[in-house]
Amino acid sequence: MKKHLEALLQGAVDALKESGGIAREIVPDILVERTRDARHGDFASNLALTLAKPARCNPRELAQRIINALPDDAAIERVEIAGPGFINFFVKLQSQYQVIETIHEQGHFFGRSEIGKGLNVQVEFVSANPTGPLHVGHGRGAAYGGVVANLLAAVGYDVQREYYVNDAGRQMDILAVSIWLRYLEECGELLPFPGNGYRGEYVRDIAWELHKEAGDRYRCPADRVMDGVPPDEPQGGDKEEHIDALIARAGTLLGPERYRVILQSGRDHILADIREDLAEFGLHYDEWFSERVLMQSGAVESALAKLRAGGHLYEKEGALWFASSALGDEKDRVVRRENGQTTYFASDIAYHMNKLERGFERIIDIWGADHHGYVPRIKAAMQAMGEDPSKLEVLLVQFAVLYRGKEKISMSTRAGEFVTLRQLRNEVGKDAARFFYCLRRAEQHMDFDLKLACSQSNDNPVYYVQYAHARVCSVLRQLDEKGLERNLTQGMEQLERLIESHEQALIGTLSRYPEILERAALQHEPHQLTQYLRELANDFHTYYNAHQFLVDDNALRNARLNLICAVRQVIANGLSLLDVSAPESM
RNA sequence: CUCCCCGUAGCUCAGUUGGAUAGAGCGCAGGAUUCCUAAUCCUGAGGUCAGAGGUUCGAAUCCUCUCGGGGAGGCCA
Repeated sequence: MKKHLEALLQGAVDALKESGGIAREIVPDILVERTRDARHGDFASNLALTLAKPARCNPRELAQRIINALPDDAAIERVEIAGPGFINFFVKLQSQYQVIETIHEQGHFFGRSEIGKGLNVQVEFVSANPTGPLHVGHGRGAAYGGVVANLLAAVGYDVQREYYVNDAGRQMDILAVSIWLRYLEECGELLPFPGNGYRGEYVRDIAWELHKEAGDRYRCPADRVMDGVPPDEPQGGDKEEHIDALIARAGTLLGPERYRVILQSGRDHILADIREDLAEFGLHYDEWFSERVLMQSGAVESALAKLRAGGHLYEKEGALWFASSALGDEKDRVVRRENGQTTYFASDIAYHMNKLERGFERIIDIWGADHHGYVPRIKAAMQAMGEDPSKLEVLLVQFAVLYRGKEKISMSTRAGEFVTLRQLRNEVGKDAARFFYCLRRAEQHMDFDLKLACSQSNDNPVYYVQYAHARVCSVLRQLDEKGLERNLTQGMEQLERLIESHEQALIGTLSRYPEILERAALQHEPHQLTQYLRELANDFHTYYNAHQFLVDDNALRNARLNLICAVRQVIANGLSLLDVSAPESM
């Protein structure tokens, strides 16, 4: 309807240009939007206001001329000029009822579109290091990314969901050492645990299992482990030097083979846990992409070779630098350290090249907001490689600050004190957690009150929406119990019986759904969908309280049932995009 | 010091990409069920849209500055 009206206005403008009413050079930006106030009709355009200045004409007068040039249209009841020069459209009730039939016909597909034209898009999200379980901070990125991917798929993009596994690099070594040291404790060795190690309980669990399976195969005496290792921070040393020495010691005492087994087992354990966690949270990835596999394929080296060939690399102070500052970054970045190891950034360059080589026409990375400084350098790298940086879109998700009531909860992965995503799911349930995360814009800092979310009270808006769905189901059950018939065809024929203001409002809200979906998808804003669903549920609950659906009048009853079934369908469609269940009873 | 995000009702947040009298939930004060689920609904109080300028027919929205909160600025990831 919106686009239809825009086309009508375009026609009117063209006609005015023909007749010399306005100058031909003027190219107006024709925009029709829904009104906030029913008294302003159903749709409004500010065309006359924006056109007034270039056309050198009084806006109200111009509006009148535009209206005069508008062709007759079957869907339009009347057109008015209001305020400073708005053109308000009143749509005939008859054509508004149409949406109920459309929803019934299209069912699960109602609201979907093909705007994406099958464009290949990759959405990469969560991608937490496999060094520990996911915490509630990851939960937000997980819910957000999953819904963004669903939304894009719903409007016609060909979407691939990917998790990048950072399983190369020092963090994995720290994990391996942490496991090994806990394992040695299992064996009965007495040694201090490094301040910089992973102290979480899950490390002990992995160590315990390793000991159970392998016995003393990886055991070394404590004094040989600690011999000559520089002191840890509490003892006046440097915690980084301390743990690096322990990593080196583990390598020499265990040998590369046994060391690799421990590292691999830690990685596999934690990754399996993350996969299960995300699956239970409703997320299913198409690809789990390993950084280590990428490195072994030689992709990092060839990416560096390509940069070097383009003249973007130089040596300084023993390290290899990428001249990113010439391409919009704040400063140049190291890609190969003095010790010969490539940096995480080097892997990331290769990774993004790999994405493009796989044929994705658009790449969406969803990162924590603390990585925002990282965006210019990765775009610089793409440009240096001769790629179009605008193919990459980075969406930043702000952290959620956790509260339990008034008390702020601090989070530290190393200390293992964080609240895990799994704990959250167990306490509040998947549906509530997902809905809660998607209630706010991603760039918005979010206060996440666990006490509130855990309370399972009415405060949680997910129940409000789900209840509307369950209520429709309940009405249909009552229909059976009362032995009443439902005649779908009669209901469709009698839709003009829906004359109550509550019904009009509900129909209007239903017809907005496709627009909401499009906006939410293109702007990557799931909260528009959750916000809409609350409105729809509100309209429905209000209607429910004001009118009886199961009335004796067959025609009216069938018309109302068709309306509320349309509501149920749209709620189910919206919730399914959020990966939130739509229960038939509560 | 530089850059990014943010500042809207007591609290948590929306605000249709510059539109008409700024909204919702929670909380607070009242009220609604002989009737399809009261996990619901209705009414009310509550605002200098952080502040000051500017852009124009029109600003919570765009520009500049100030104040305040959070984050980033590693040969960590």
